[in-house]
Amino acid sequence: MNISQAAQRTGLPAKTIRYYEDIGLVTPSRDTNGYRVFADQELHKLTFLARSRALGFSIEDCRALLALYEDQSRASSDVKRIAAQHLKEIEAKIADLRAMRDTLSELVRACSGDDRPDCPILKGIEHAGGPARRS
Amino acid sequence: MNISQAAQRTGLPAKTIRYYEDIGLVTPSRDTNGYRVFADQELHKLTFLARSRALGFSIEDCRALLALYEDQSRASSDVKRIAAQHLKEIEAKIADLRAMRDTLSELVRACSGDDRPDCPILKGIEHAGGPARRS
DNA sequence: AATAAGGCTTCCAGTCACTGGAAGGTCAAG
DNA sequence: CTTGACCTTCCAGTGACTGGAAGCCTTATT
Repeated sequence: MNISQAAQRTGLPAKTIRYYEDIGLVTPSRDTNGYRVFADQELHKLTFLARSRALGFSIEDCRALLALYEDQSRASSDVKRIAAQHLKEIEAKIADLRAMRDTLSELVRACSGDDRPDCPILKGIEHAGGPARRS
Repeated sequence: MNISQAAQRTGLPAKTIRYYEDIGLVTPSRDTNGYRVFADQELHKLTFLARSRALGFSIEDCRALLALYEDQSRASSDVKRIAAQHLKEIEAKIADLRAMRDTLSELVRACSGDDRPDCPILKGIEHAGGPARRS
């Protein structure tokens, strides 16, 4: 199977698949003409990668998960640790975004959005509490 | 006022302030020794930038908002359009993250996290629905 | 046999918003 | 007069791709 088929099957752009090979996540064999050939195992890996990426795992997390996926003697605790940590980060991001949304939606609500220069949004940004600190 | 004072006042790292000058968001004057000098107006701008960045606006949005902020004859509708669009994107991100969280927390919950290799998280990634499509 | 279209290859550059670090000038205190 | 804390510029790296150029390979049509 060529790269464009693999791309279609996995939902990953061909460019991304080449990139994954570059950074050592997959190692497709090569045809005599130099074309990449994707067999079942590599296709499985790509699918696994596509799905873990869709769950928001970083590439390095994906690399670790893939290694555990392929290691029949893994401990599920190793997997769980990675996933639980990632879950924590997602929760934190959601909380950050919700705070932004709450502030922003209030400002947008208060703004008349007409031709006049008076704007509660700009005032809100100008007069917001002290410098926000990112975790 | 030197850059480190400006950094302290605005909560922005000095590196970031230099970067903001680089890309033309602020234009501090210079002392005879070449040091940047931040007067009130530039400090106001930096504060405005820090706060709009904290609300998640992109640098280019910040640039536009800053221009409107300084334009006494602006129309509040211009501001509102930018903010409403950004709000929409934040809502979308929240929805994406919540979907990830829901899936992930279920997988984490189901995983015993012990020494055995059996792992519902890996199985969940392996057997998840078709390739996720990002908007 | 020539050609055109499409797929494949590699490699380089750009994205976004910084961040780290090196090399070196400036300043205030002891 | 030296030490240490500032400040300067410039270059490179981050994460995870993405776009594009230049060129080889394959297939179909003329």
